Amino acid sequence: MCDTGAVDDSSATILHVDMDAFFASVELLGRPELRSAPVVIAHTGARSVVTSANYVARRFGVRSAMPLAVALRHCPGAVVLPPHMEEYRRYSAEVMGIFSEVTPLVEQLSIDEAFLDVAGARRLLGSPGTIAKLVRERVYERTGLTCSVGAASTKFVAKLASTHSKPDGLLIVPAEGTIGFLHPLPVGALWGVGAATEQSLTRLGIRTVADLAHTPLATLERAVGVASGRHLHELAWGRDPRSVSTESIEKSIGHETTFEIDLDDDAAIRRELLRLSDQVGARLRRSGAVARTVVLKLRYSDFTTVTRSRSLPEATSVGRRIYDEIVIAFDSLGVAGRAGRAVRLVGVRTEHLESEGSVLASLWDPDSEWREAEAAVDEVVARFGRGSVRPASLVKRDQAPPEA
DNA sequence: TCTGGGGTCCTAGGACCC
DNA sequence: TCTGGGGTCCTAGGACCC
Repeated sequence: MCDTGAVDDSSATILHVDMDAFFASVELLGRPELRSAPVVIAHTGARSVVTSANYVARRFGVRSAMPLAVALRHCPGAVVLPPHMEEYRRYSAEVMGIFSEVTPLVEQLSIDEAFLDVAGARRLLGSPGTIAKLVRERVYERTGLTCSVGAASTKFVAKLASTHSKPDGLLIVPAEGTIGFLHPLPVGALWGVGAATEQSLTRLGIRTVADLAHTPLATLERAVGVASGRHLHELAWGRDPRSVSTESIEKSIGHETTFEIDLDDDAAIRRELLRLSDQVGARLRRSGAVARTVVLKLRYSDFTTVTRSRSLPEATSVGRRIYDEIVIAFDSLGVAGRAGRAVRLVGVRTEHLESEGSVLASLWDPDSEWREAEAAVDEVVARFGRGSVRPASLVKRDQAPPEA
């Protein structure tokens, strides 16, 4: 493996492109004077965590998902900027567009990374290494942002390679170099091995990918489950049959809120559940989907988390309908379930999504009244923005609002 | 140090049907 | 009277990723 053109890269046809410190880098485009300062992207608030940090801040030990208070202890001089998701989405679309110029086989993994299958682009554009350089140049020229690229014959090795080349790098792992690249790595480097799995493996004396590769399959399956045991064993030998897939179906849509201060006021909790349900309903309608299952999530002050799900006889995208089920689930937990603990977080998620064409807003549809009302709200939101609508607007005339 | 919000995938037990 | 096996759906929880 090598980052020059001197290797035979013809087998490394899968590229993984990962933007460097994406959110922080976008913010710095407009404030170049902060480029050499430690910069952290985070909402303000006592309970906020680091969303993104530039490499200067990372040198102080600042990491994504770290509580902001901890980050500031590591790096008291950090400049904290609030996130601007719309802006990041615009840059994301621009970057994904550049990928699509190179190959139609682009699989977007998240807002700032994607797999590209460039096997079919070689005759036109050159070797994978050449294409990777081209992508990196175009991204920088058009956006001012840097990215890192890993090239390999499998997706997960390409992803590991991009991580190793960060920041602003390129690493090619040809097929015949795969084992040599993989085996010295710690198991935790593998995609899908987090803290818990790493601990289970360490207990067995498995520390490197080579250890993993030479562990009997049955032992692995006992330690981490049948599916992931098998999967990890394959990965340890560089085998990953997953192809770059351009279409993905949404499987769930949800929203959640962590309160600034833990709540034990049921009315206030219900108000938030109504707000979240409305938001989820609106998201479903926007993506033309209906959901068959709703899930309530509660996290208590001691950080224990419970979920309660309910399946609906008919799929819905009506916020009010979602809310009604959520409240039944909430009530089923009751005060006893809470055992004196206040509520830190509430979440509303919908699953088992279907295309909305399968449900007609007919005369017999018990939701039709709400459906109409919420369609009207969608219209107002589209014209005047979300801020123009308050949750309590979705209450029938003869029905008391939840806070009453 | 005190833990966000958006997701995906897996496991395991129980109900229910054939 | 004690006992099947397979399949699917539902529910709860947890690991993991960005």
